[in-house]
Amino acid sequence: MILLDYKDRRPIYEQIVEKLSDLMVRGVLSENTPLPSVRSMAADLSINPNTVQRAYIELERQGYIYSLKGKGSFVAGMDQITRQKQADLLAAFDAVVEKASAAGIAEDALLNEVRKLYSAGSQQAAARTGSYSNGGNADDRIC
Amino acid sequence: MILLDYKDRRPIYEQIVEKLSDLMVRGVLSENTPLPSVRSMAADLSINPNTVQRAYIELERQGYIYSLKGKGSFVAGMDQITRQKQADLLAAFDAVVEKASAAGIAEDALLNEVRKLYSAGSQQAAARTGSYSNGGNADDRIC
DNA sequence: AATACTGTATTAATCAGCTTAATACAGTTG
DNA sequence: CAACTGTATTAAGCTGATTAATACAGTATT
Repeated sequence: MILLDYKDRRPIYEQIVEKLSDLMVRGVLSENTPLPSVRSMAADLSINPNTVQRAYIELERQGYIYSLKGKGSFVAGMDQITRQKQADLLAAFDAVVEKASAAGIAEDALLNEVRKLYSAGSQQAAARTGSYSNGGNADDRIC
Repeated sequence: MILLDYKDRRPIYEQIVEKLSDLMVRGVLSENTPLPSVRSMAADLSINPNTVQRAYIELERQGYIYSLKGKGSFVAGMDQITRQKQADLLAAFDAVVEKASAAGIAEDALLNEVRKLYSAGSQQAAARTGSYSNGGNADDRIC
């Protein structure tokens, strides 16, 4: 389901949080979809179950999933997920823009950079449209 | 000269690198200005000289300062510094924009965010203009 | 020459956070 | 009952950051 990057300096549990939340926001994981169990994902990634659980605790704390004892962990509501992710990213965006401004980068340079990246990504995004979203049905595992 | 943030999860030496390079790019530290010695900055921040030295090594590796044995460490050329900092920030900017795009944030939202932040910062920037830049004279310490 | 600064290097110890390991308990499902 | 699930706990190990102590070499001042 996901791939760990051991060159990444961040802890494993943080990588899991980021990659899983990315899958949700991109529609690969839809609302109420069951995530792999703590133990099976640990086996898949060849890491300790405790590390996966730590990631799941964090995902639940941030509102990306909900867990039911004995049943499993599931993708939370897409509206909540989208709100959370966009808020996080907008905060990060603001921080970078502030620094860029302080470093003397012109407003137009950033504006054009945004336009360039969005036009570059639009073809792929258009080609992808419609391939996601199974309707929020929760009864089939992905992994 | 700078203040450490112990809530910051990044290592101290990285904070020093970022804060000093920020001072340079904002014009607070101008070309050829001598930095505090490894030992005095360590005393100021109540940390170990080795940690400061590690930051200085990194600053030199990235082109922000140059060090002369027996003499001290000095702010490098402003053109080099500006180039380095802006390249770093533009890379960080691109990364965030990519994620924002993938998370479904609209292009216009980012464009307006940039405009908002730049118009908000312009008054202060205007009020500040001219108070910096002592001409690159290297013969007076700042701290 | 002596003193007091500078940067630089090295080695060892300590500390904190992340990860692993082993085990246990509780709830769900078939 | 058996085999799953999430959850909790305790101890050990590992790694990177930091500290500590010391040393050497170059510069500047007196």
